[in-house]
Amino acid sequence: MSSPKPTHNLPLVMAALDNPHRMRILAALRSSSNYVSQLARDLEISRPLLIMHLKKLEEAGLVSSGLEVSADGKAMRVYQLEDFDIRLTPDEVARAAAKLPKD
Amino acid sequence: MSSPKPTHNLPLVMAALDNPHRMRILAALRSSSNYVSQLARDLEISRPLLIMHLKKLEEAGLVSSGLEVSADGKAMRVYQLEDFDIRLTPDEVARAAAKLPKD
DNA sequence: GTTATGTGTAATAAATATATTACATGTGTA
DNA sequence: TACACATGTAATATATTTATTACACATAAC
Repeated sequence: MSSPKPTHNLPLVMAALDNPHRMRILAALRSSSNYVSQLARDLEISRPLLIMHLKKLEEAGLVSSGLEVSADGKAMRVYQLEDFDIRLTPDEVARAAAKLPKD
Repeated sequence: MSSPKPTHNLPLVMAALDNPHRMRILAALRSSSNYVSQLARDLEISRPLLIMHLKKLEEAGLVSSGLEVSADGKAMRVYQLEDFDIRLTPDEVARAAAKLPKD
């Protein structure tokens, strides 16, 4: 079966990718879907900051998350990469622009 | 001959597209390459603001510009759309992330 | 009980991006 | 000369985004 092609919201995707931390987060999530505290250590950024960035990535549909319970009983929020494939062309941008709020 | 595929700088492109005005500017430039003052009237934004946005689009390689002399002798800066086609995938993002300055 | 781990959020500070206003120049025409 | 229309920039104000700090709560292990 083909991967479902969720119709991405271009403005949200652009906003999400317009940041070096968030690009690195996506890169890190390719190999391992990790829980937040571990990711924060790997990327060497604070957990509240990481959470803020993950939220934007999730709102854009580029990652998803869920709660898991670890072996020792702790609730952990685990993020995983969505396998997106988005094409940027003048027409695609124009299509998105047409959907923008009038003013 | 095939269209030259300029290797776009992903961070610059993302920054450029992360703005509703700039998306509308690209949409407008599809049909007509216009000069700045005309574009400003069409899009109903101030000329200095438009210039700022066009600068970002040009730095990202999404538009280009040149000076032309109109029939009545005025110098006009005319912008035209670059025919970009950029693919956004986790791997492409990771590739760009790897090139980011260390810190 | 204290320590170490995880979760989550709120308040604030700092840095960037966006937008406006004002002014400068030059050309052609009435 | 004054007007209309083009270019360009600098200074400033406003808004948004990013980042930090300080909390709160829960579970397991010592």
